[in-house]
Amino acid sequence: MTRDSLTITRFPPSPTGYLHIGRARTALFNFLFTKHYDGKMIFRLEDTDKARSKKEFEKDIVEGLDWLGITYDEGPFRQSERTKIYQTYLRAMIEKGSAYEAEDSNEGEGKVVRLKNPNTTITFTDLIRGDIVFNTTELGDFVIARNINEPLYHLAVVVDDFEMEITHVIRGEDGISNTPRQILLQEAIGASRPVYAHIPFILAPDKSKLSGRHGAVSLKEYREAGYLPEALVNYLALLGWHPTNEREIFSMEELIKEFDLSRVQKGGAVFDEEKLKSMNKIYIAKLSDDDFLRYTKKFMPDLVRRTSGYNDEKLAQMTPLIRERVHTFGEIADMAGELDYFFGAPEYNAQALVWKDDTPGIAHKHLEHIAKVLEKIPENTFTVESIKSALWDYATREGRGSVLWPMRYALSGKEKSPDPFTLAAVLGKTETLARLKTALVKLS
RNA sequence: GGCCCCAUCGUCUAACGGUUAGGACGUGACCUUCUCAAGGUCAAAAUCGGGGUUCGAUUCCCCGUGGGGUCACCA
Repeated sequence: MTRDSLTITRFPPSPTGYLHIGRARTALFNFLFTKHYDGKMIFRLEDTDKARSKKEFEKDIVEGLDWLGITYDEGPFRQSERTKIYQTYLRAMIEKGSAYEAEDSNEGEGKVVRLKNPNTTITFTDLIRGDIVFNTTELGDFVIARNINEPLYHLAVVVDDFEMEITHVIRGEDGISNTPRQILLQEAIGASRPVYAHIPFILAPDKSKLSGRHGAVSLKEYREAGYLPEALVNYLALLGWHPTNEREIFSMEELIKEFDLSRVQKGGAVFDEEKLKSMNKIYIAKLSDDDFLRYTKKFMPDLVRRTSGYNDEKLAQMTPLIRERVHTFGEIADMAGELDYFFGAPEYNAQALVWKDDTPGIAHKHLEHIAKVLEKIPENTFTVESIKSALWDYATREGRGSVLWPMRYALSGKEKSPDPFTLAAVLGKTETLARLKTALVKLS
């Protein structure tokens, strides 16, 4: 693509449903391709079906693109506001004899407009699949408008693509079968033919078409589940496309630089939420502490409420523990129960404090020692490092499990938790000693 | 059913006719401060079947099989 031939693409959803994963990826591929060639992308709403088109869906699509960071250079245009343009073309076609009105409207009023099919064989080149040949005879004189005032999909698309000087049509593979019809229309109105690229579908785990019964399909659901837009963009880009090397983590800018339609896969790709999650985790790890804290507060209002007794410093100490344990922010909400020990002394059975084959007496002895040692650490240096160095040699000498398990259990009341030094530091000296004391009482 | 598209580990994919068929997710094992998480190391795991072409096919061609799309006065 040279500079003198500006690349112009379009993203033309019909506002008849929420923006779903598949359409979002189509938008992304269009965007990446367009920006790669320094072209422009047009956003067009195909709302000629008045009965099914809704403002609510339009809003969702706009918000979804914005969230992902996909921008467009022109639009949104609405086909419902362009009927005059279609009428002009329709009249011209009828005048020229390449279309005609027919009396067989099944909705009573008016006459439908049909294309006069020249019954030719059409060959078009698909950037991803190569040459595709169709015999258009079987298409017949298909209907292109409900009446002279109401164009149907194919006509509107062809006229718009022509008027908007679209150079590349990048769409889902269901568009393949539509292409010969649209080419016939292009030839009838004297429009030039854009370059086509049909990208494969995103499939459900059972290889069937991705739909609501397979779980989340709308972009909005992923946003609400606590996925980061950068992760979704990265994952979606790799679903059906792959760079020349084995790298997998890309920012939008890097994707634009690398993206190439010739490296788009031909076969459908199964949407794997596990892989998305692992990618999201990578992006969560990249977040700054402040951003992470912000997301945590947003997705875990409950935590914020319960930490009212804590200062931000304590909350900041807890966030790394949360960060390394979640793949999405939605999971943070599920973690609330696991973090109970941060908000109040745990309930547990004394026997649980005892490590493996130890006796309660041994556990008591260790806890007593731990309490004595921690007592000596000043409040203002009660950190993970100082706690650990004060106890480490003792634990190693006496057996780490034998010492650390009772300590950790006394502080958390759970079989699984972060390490005891971290727990102690987050809880603070006073609370830590109180819990150790409670454990000692239980054991005696 | 007609027409069209597609086919490498479970999944996403790499390999412009010659590789021990590579990577990632997931899975399993082991290591790393008791548990968990994180991290590290290792392992198992694929060219749909059959014919060609070729010295040599994942790669090119044909047939079959399987999957998908489309055949609206929806988009």
